Amino acid sequence: MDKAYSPQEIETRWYDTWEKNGNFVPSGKGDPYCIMIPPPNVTGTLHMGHAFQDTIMDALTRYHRMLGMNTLWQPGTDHAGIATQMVVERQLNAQGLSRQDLGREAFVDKVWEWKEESGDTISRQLRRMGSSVDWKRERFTMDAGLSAAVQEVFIRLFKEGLIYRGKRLVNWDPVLHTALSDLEVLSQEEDGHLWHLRYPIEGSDQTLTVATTRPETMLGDTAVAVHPADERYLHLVGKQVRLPLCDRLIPIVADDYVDPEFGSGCVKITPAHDVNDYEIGKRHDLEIINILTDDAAINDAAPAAYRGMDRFDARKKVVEDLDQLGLLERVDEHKLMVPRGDRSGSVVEPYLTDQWYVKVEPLAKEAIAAVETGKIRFVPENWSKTYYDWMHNIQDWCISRQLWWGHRIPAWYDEQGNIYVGSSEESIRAEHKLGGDISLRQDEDVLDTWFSSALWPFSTLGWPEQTDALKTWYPTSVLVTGFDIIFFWVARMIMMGLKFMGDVPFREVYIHGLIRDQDGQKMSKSKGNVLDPLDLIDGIDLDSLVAKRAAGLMQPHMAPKIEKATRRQFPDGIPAYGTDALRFTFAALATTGRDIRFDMGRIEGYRNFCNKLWNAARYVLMNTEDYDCGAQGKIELSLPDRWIRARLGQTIEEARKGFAGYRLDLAAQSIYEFTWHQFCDWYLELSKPILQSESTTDALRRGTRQTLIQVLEASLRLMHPIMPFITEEIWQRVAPLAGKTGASVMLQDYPCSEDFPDDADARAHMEWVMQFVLGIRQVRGEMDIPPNRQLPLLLQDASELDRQLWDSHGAYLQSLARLESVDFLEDDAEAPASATALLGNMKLLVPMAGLIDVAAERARLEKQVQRSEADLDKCERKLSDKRFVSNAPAEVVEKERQRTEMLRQELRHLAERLEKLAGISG
RNA sequence: AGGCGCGUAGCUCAGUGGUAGAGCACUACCUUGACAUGGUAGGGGUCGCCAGUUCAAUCCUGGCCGCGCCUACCA
Repeated sequence: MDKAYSPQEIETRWYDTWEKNGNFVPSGKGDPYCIMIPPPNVTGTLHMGHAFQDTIMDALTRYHRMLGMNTLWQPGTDHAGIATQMVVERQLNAQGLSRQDLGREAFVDKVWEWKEESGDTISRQLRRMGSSVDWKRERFTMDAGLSAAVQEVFIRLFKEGLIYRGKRLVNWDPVLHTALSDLEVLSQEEDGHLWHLRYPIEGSDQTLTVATTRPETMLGDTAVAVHPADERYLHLVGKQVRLPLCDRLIPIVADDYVDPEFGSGCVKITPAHDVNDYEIGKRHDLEIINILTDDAAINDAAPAAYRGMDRFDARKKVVEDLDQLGLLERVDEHKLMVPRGDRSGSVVEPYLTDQWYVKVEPLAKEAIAAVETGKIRFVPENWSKTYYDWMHNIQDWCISRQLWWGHRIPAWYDEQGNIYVGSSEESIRAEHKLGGDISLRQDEDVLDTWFSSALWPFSTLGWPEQTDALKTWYPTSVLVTGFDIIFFWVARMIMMGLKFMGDVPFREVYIHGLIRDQDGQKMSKSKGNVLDPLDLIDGIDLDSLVAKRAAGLMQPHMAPKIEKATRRQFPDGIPAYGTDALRFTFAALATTGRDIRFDMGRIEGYRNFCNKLWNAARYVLMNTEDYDCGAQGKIELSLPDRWIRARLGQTIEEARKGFAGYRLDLAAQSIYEFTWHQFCDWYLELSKPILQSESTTDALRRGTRQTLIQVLEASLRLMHPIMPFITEEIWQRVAPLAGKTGASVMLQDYPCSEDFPDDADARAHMEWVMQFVLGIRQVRGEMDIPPNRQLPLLLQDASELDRQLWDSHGAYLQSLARLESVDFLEDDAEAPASATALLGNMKLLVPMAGLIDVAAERARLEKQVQRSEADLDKCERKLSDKRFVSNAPAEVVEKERQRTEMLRQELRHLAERLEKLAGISG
């Protein structure tokens, strides 16, 4: 093995081998386990959120595969309607073309081209992350099978009356010219104004004052509303006002909706351009006057003066004109929530159009019950509350989009406007016996992207065909996703799954946090703080990183600022950390909290961990290859052998518990702690004297060699789900020595704690050994005695057990603590001036002659006295409290007593040593 | 407005009704035959604040402060 760990070389090699060997394909044996990848945008690229999510899914997949389950991780991509169409449109715009110039068919062809061109970026990146998905089953939401599923679902829902076409207010994006679902609209608080307008009361010289944040909509007002109990206005209800600028008479109505406390207590009602007003309009049978075009310009329903003006220009003009007429009472500064399209960023207008809707309430009912009855479990549990809140208030889902890229709605109209829904024009003609004389035209719209995503858990498995895959893996095991798409996706999959499969689409939903930058900022292109997971894996030099972050900014003036921040944070660019280090970092950060700050310090630490593992393996191989590891002769296990095996068993338990409870962070932590601080720091060091000393028996040597190789081999399996590449690379060398055969570690069994049972004696005795060594090291460290300086050591007040332990384990202790000589002193013998460490009652005395600074030793002991006294004080206070003694459990009290005794003894010893020192210096 | 989450070492985060932890950063010493991407030792925290429950609270309860997020039709 090379001296240094170099991830690139390893990682590129193994993935191809795995894929070629079909290692990602479900085994066909064991209980089914299945994860559906949340399909990324087909033309997108992998960002940190994906990389994080993919790490979790791959770790779970590999873990369950190693448990012997019939494991499928289903890959695929989403056509991402609006997003993809926008990208291609922008490309066209750059050539001075619009999609209308091309026409629908040519444009859609163009999008397919773009999809082919860029569509495998994501899969390449997934491969680089080590994702063990079954590529043979890769699906795309617009491929033939999934499109058929979409059509089938649409038709069935329509026939059941759960899909209908309706004219109502939708969220209209005037830039994209399409309707949006409520979820695709993001409301943000923005600074605006509240205009107070006066409307003259007909038959009176009085006016009514109404307040509005969108004065231009007054052109479409068809009433003014007041609260029915508002005495100020009660006498006016039933009368009319003369709408300024339009010169129309509109009624004054009373409606509970009005809050008499707000503004003037009078509300102008524009049923065509406000959802509340729309409802009021329905209640009072008001006229609905739409004053906007598709572009949100003023249309011909408005007075001529405003026609053709953009809505914001019209706003200015309306206000000016009202002011001129003396009808503008005042203008207040006002913060308001402005709804914007999540893709275009333009202000969305409530707009009256014909759209297709899914009637969700009946579907939602079942979906709520599925979570309430525990058929689906959210992890962490509290997300179910978010889910309920939304599901209980769910509105019908607008599924039609005025786009070209997507699943065309399978509905046809005849000239009378009758609607026919079916899989094709032919089938409709046949079904409804429509002759050739009747012309049909298909609905121009496509379906919301999330409509097809909602079918993902069964459409990818072949539905509506009753395939084996469907029978095997539906319901899937777990959905791994971010909280941001609980409503968009999770809830809708649950509804559709229950409806069409008669069962939940997944048994658990693991909701993970969002990856943020080191300052807690959301990573975004415009902030220039994006990290590309591949740059963390393969590294990137500073100039390339700066160029990447500054490229294609919406606001180019931010570039210098971004460059400066980037140069400050990464003065040397980003080194290549490798996939395993990145994955381990994600695993370690995968805590239950909501967001995750990505800390470069962590990935560096875990890269070092990989290097540590690499070198530990080198050491193990160096000492096992070409040696007898127990195959030929008798073996005997030393104390460290027994101890490390027991510790491994514990670690296996912890890792399994971590995976089972979606606590990859705890699994990673246990693995890290074990590998570095038990296996490397202690066990490998202890193995050296055993293997090197001439006095060890061959049986012991064989025992240690066998333990080295077996523990390493099992550890590799233990961490493989998180770090697939490095473990595979090492395992290939290690496995044969451990008596394991197999083509890949990924197809091995996950380690069992039964193979490494607990050994309480070994743990207790090792504790003694470790405390012994730590005591000496502490003296050495605090006295600044160089590590290579061999120390003489005297032992006093040793118990029978101490002597026994020394006899058995002294040899490697001597080496580990770097002792030159060790001698027992009689309990009553006069010890020379020494630095002292305590091990229970036994004193470890390092004679001071020429070694130790008396003042330093005194300072060291005094520090210990201080600590122990503080502890003792706490203990004594507790024990002297009668309530504690009588109320606390007996074992807690007893423990406290023992601790007190121990501390007292320690303090006596320390005092003794200090006295001795006083004798010397005095 | 409602809901949720967070506040623990300088930073990023675990954790527990009974002795507060890790990584990074910091200090000192050390290139010892796996590893300087390393080793050894060390410093550093009234666990956001205030009450309550308890023999005992960083942990449970309530309130407050600060931060973040989600949902919502106040013109």
